Amino acid sequence: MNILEKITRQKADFSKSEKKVAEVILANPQVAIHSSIATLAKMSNVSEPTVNRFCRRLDTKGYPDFKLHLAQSLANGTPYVNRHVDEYDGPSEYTNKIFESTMASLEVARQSVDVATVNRVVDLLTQAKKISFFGMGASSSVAHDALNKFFRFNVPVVYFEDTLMQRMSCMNCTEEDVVVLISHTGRTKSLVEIAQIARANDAVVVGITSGDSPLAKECNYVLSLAVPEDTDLYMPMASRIAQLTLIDVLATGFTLRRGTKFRENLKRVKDTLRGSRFTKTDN
Amino acid sequence: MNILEKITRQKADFSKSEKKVAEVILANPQVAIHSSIATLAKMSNVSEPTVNRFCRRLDTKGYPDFKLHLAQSLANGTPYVNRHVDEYDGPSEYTNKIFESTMASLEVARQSVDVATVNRVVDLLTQAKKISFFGMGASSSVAHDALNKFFRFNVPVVYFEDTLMQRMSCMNCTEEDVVVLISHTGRTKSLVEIAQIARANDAVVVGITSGDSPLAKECNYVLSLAVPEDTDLYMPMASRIAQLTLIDVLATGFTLRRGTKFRENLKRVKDTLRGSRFTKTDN
DNA sequence: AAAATAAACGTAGTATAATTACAGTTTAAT
DNA sequence: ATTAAACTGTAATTATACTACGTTTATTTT
Repeated sequence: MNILEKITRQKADFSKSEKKVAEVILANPQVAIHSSIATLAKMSNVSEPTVNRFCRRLDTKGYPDFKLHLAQSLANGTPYVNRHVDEYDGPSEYTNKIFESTMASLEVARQSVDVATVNRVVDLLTQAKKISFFGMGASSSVAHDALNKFFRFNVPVVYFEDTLMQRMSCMNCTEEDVVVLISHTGRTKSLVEIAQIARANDAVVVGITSGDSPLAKECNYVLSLAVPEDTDLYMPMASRIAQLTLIDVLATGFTLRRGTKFRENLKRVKDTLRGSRFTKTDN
Repeated sequence: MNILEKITRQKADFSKSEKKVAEVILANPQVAIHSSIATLAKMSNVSEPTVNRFCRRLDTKGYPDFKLHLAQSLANGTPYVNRHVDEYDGPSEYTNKIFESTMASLEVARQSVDVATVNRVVDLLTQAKKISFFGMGASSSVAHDALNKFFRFNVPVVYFEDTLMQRMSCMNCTEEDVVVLISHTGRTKSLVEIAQIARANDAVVVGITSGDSPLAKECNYVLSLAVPEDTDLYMPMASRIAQLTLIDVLATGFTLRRGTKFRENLKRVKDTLRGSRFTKTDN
């Protein structure tokens, strides 16, 4: 795929003049993509057709097509890979690495989401009398965020950080309630217990967690995200970001399902917030 | 940098014919890079010069240069463009759209982060006697998350959801304290007041907010993220995700700066968590 | 509401760039 | 040493992109 690699690899097979062209391109590819075939020929001390033949040898249609391939290779090949932060990274390195690996994780998560389950869960949420969001530790802020989102929808939504409050809340559940439990590993003991309590009280339990975990086993529905665990010490938990995005997906599905009248209501909530804000003009 | 993103963002400024060109390109960018200006013009039902003008409007030298930029954007794995959810999207459409636009926003955010400021803020955080994270509404869960992260570092870190508690906490600040305020718009009145109180008490105030906002004006340091406001009703606030990622960046910078001894300590905290979890084998 | 002005758009011509055909030159093999 | 094959460059051809200018359409002003 990467044409620069291809050039280096095929270099031996090139003719004398073609090698000159290869040298020039490898030496300064950034210049090459902005040059015409004439200037590149001059730079390499060869004729224009030679450059053209050089391009064809690399299985491209011609010079413009070659430039396209080259440009793509220069666009840092695969930017969204999970590059790990290491001890000697400066601010600009670790900033980019973290953003990039977060994006990489999101891409993995996107591909692993089971849309059918998403749809089913949205269904359940729209019909629920009460919705609870619980998570421990790092996942508690995700649950917190879910509260914020769903609260705007004017539905009874519950969130507790405290385990005991969570337990008590679940004990009062009915079959019309939905409990969403968030845990990356799915091995947090207290959360597994919460799932059991909720199910004992006939609530529908949805887990945003790993597919083959103790928590998953206790859930009616599992939304699993194939985000790898953070093995690296420096690496942030990208799973939270994926979880949050999934919450966004659920909230969006919820809005869409509720229909027009509901959306007008949502707009009113947004407008109400204006009062607590500075307007654009008075800054 | 990403030209596809640029097109979607500038679309409003385009003329009628230029919009046609934009549509065609966004609909099928892979075809566009392999077309001549003539064929692209025909596909868009406009004249060749219009395509040319379209390219110039995007700050490229002309059509070939535009194609180069486009090719580079497409090379970045997948073209993550902020496609908006609409009323008739099914579960698989809105799921993908949300994941993709979240990634697109992260990419925009990544490019807009001022690394020098990040570095400076990390500096301040490592030297702080007390770190506070405050945010209102949707941003409060981001602050909550920051608490979780920094709490593991065994530094005095504070987080309140309640405005009054936030105020009181800021009144007790000293010049050795850092207050991090999170707000997408930077127009939340109460948070601007918090900034004023904190500064009045000599604390260092860091804003994770929009660059030209009332809040930004009250901060000593501003980490601004160029994530566009959510104009669309269905669209989630991608800004939160970007803010969270930025928190990750700060936390990582913090860890790196603190050095080896500190990292050993962090590992101990992680190990301690094991006790509250099911092990991999007993599921 | 009409006239004036500016912006947008397309046609035709021009310039530039890329490709092809061909011929001279080198290289390698018999 | 001769011949064939591959290599390379010149010149012509074709494709592609760009510019200048005039017409149409929209916008503003009176």
